[in-house]
Amino acid sequence: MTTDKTLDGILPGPADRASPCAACDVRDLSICAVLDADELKRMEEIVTRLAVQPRETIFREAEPADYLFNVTGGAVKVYKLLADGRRQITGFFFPGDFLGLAHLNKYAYTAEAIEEVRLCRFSRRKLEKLLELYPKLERRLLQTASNELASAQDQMLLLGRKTARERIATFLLALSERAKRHGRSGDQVSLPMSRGDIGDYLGLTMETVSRTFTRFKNDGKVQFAGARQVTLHDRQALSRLAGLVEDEPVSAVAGSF
Amino acid sequence: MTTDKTLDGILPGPADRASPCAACDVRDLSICAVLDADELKRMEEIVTRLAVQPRETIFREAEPADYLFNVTGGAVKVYKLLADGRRQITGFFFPGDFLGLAHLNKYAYTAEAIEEVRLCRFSRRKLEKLLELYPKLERRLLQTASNELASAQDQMLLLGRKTARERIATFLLALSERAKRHGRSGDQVSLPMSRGDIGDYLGLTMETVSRTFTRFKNDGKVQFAGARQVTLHDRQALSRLAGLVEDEPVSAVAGSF
DNA sequence: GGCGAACCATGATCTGGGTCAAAGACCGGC
DNA sequence: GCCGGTCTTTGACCCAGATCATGGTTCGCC
Repeated sequence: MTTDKTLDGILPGPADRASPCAACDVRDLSICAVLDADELKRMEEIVTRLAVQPRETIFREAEPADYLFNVTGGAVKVYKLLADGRRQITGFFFPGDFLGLAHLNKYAYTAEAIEEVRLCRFSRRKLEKLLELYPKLERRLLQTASNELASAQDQMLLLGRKTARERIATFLLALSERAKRHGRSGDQVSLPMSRGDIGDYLGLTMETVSRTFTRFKNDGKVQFAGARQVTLHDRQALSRLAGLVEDEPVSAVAGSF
Repeated sequence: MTTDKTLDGILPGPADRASPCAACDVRDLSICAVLDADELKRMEEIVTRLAVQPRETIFREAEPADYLFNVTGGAVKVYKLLADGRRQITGFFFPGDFLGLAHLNKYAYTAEAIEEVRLCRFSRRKLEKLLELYPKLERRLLQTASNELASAQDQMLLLGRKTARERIATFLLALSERAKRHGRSGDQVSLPMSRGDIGDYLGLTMETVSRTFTRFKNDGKVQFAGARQVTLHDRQALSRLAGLVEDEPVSAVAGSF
């Protein structure tokens, strides 16, 4: 399921002496941000670092949820299936995101690597112990869950009531906001996922996704460099389409329960 | 916004000497279930009991989220709006449910009473103090958020990928499961919300909801006693339609992060 | 640098559910 | 117990986006 081989010097094996957490470049975005140096060390003792190849499964829906993950590199899609194969992607996870919130100790969805993915893996049992020790970690987890809940609700509005064009505009802006939060420009957005994945996320077919992109291109709203690199040229128009109150972030990171 | 008048003897005012919490008939279903008698008393000190009339707003999207609520009676709908009035109901809340999880200290949605509703209201500030005192309360809140998240994901699957008939079947079964959890039979389900509300919850129009009910009636799957009381006659057929693995609960209450 | 396998774009056609319109059913108030 | 308003049902028609079909593009691999 996962390969544990060394990965370009950043992944030296299950445990490392040089405190990779301290040097982690997504720490400030992750749940680890609330921990001080000592606490980080305790965290490090229970973590395993993994690499997962594209199209490999990280965990499957309904499996016992024994592990939790922090994404440190690459992109992950998580989805639910119907019996006949219809698929709904409920989220994309990127570096800094926390993965594995569960229900009745079963994973609620399948998680699969899109690109090569790097992960910090925690045993649920051990992490729970740490939660008792560090209430602020639990607080942070509640915050994470609340944020996820808020964006799930935004997504319900999108899936239940928005048109195809509005969905695509919302999607592009959300990716752009994320890029901004990660210190990138926000006008250049990369789409690591396929048209089919975007469709399965937005409740559309890949044909409709493709046609809508073409239309945005013809309208001068966006420009493509290859299928997976977009430049947003008319943010205003996209924001208006997305139904936002001007340039407000689509889903910021902060807040509480 | 709310009336605070006495309500059939169960609502004797903001504070009561006879420990209404101890006698609360939805306590075991609510976040209060994790508290012992002493702790319940501390909780009681910070609670205000309210009654809200049908069609009245409890709070509005984007307002400062100063309060949290426990529903003790009646039914609440929560929704988000688009600029042109399109509406997505993201959930219905019933006795025992916890209301007011927020994001960036703003409510993420508007909450409105469907029937006459009774609420326990907590100031966020005071409840946060209590959370520090009782970590198990915080744990319970995380559990609540995780459960909400899991059903939000189920709802995304529904909104993104299910047909109208599948949506309605899923909805009826979810209400039925809830009735069971509250000790009722599960074959008799009452629908306190209008056809329009059901549509706004399932991403359909009220006409489609109505037609689909009629079809289920003609197929012998259900029977109506008035527009708002249904009997489920063919659970099996409904479950198959909903895409469930036979008679499994649609969304149980338990589990953790 | 040619070949195969995904992935992507685009055209033609179809359809589930939306929209518009008009009766019923129900209920609370006087 | 009748009246007015709201909610629900049903019918006729329409359309956004699905489905089906085809060809183009990209890119890794031998």
